Amino acid sequence: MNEVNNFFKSAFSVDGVIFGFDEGDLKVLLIKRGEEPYKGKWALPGDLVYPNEDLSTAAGRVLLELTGLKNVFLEQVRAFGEVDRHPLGRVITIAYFSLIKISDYEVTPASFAKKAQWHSVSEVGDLAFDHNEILSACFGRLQEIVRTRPVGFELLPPKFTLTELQHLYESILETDLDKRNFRKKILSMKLLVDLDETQEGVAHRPAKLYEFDQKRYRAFISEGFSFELKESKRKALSKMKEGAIL
Amino acid sequence: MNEVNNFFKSAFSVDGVIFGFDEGDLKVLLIKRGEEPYKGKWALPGDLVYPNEDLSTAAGRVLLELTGLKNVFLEQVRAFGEVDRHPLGRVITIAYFSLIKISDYEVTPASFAKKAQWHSVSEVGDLAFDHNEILSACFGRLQEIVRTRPVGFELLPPKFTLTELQHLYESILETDLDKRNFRKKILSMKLLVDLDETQEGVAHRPAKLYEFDQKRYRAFISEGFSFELKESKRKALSKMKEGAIL
DNA sequence: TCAAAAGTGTTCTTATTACACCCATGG
DNA sequence: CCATGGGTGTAATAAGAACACTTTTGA
Repeated sequence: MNEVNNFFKSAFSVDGVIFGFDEGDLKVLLIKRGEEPYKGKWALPGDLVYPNEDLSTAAGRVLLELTGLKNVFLEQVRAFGEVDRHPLGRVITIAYFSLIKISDYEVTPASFAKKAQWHSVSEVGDLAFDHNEILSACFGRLQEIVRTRPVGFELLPPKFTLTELQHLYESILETDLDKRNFRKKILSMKLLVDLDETQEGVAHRPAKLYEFDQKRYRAFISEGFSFELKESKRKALSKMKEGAIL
Repeated sequence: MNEVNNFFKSAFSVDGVIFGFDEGDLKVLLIKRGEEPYKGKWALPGDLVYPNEDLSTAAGRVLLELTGLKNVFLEQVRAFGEVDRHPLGRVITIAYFSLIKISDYEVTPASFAKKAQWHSVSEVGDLAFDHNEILSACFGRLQEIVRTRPVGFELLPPKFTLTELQHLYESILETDLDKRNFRKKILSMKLLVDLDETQEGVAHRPAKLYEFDQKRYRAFISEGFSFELKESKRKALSKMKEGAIL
């Protein structure tokens, strides 16, 4: 085989980090591998990219096959291409992450066959391939994006309470937020519509339900609204700075 | 040819957006293509990735061959993989950008042969392939990163004036910054060392020279220091918000 | 002495933080 | 009537923004 052909002896795949939010916890959808390599290990869903398929199309296809969902938030993070990342050959993978409303997720035949299961992001164990690294990169990117763009809503059902929203941010940012400051800030953005409805059947004062304002939301997404939730950032930072001075 | 072989009938490349700063202007190093496709057009430097080469190694190699530089700031942005992005076949490319001190750049045989030339980022014309899109993505990423990490120094000579630093930020962020506020903020970060030297041979009051504090710089880089220069962001934001309310 | 860029403080405004009690509901 | 989480405001501090004149040098 000549050298030029060698360049073509490689494949590329997409892997998807599918985030959901449930029970106050950020989750990721993993599949149990049914074949070698890494048979029996948990892995990110992914597939080789078809020769006539765009990368984002492939990522959307993997998501659709597994969850039955389309038109959801899907964003590329980066490529992972270490020479030895795949034991069977040179496979470069392009990582995407998506944000879905976990309540919309249905167990599809594909996901059933593949034994798909939600795992808490904080409790994910040792994954196949370099998938732990991919997951970290995607989670890190989510943490960045959530500070800049109001994408958190993609993870919530259409009607939600402010406490649910706060818990979502807390689990993404891995920090605690002050309830009053959080509400003040979120409401001041005028992204939420008060539905004049309340929770039912809870054993405490029922919370008001909100939905987000699609129109403003789209304007903010496309214009790059600075959606900053910095409390925790600053706390972490000031600790770091003290350390750095020493 | 069977389907599995089809998956391997594709190649991947790296493309590098090499940024430099000179004459108060952010520059990018482009090469004039000597062969089809896009013969005679300006393009980003890039190459196919060798079968036994990591992606970042390939990106570093392209940079080294063209500029003679190694150990410079190099970061992946993302993959570009539209089916039709390369007229000769399916080629996915991974985009990297690097920040170099333009004064360190030497015209190497490779760069000479390839007719490498610095172009102002703001005046780049129509490039080969999807290279305009790649350049935009890398420039956008640089704009994000420069707000968060003190990487601007990678683009300056070891000794620089505060005005040079300000102009660098202004050309990256595409905005004007207030001189007094900028100086106050930069100096308060204690990242700069006053060298007690001044410019020579300038037809005006000579400016003091600074270098950056390697030790603190490294600490900040690795710990993710929040290096925020927000003036312009807020200006843009408040304009945007007014519009969005209408 | 003129042109050109360097250098320098203060005030106002806005954003962030810290913090504690009463309320509504179901069991 | 108790347990549970919902809901609310204010004061102190810190950060950001606006703004104009004097200084030093070479030509």
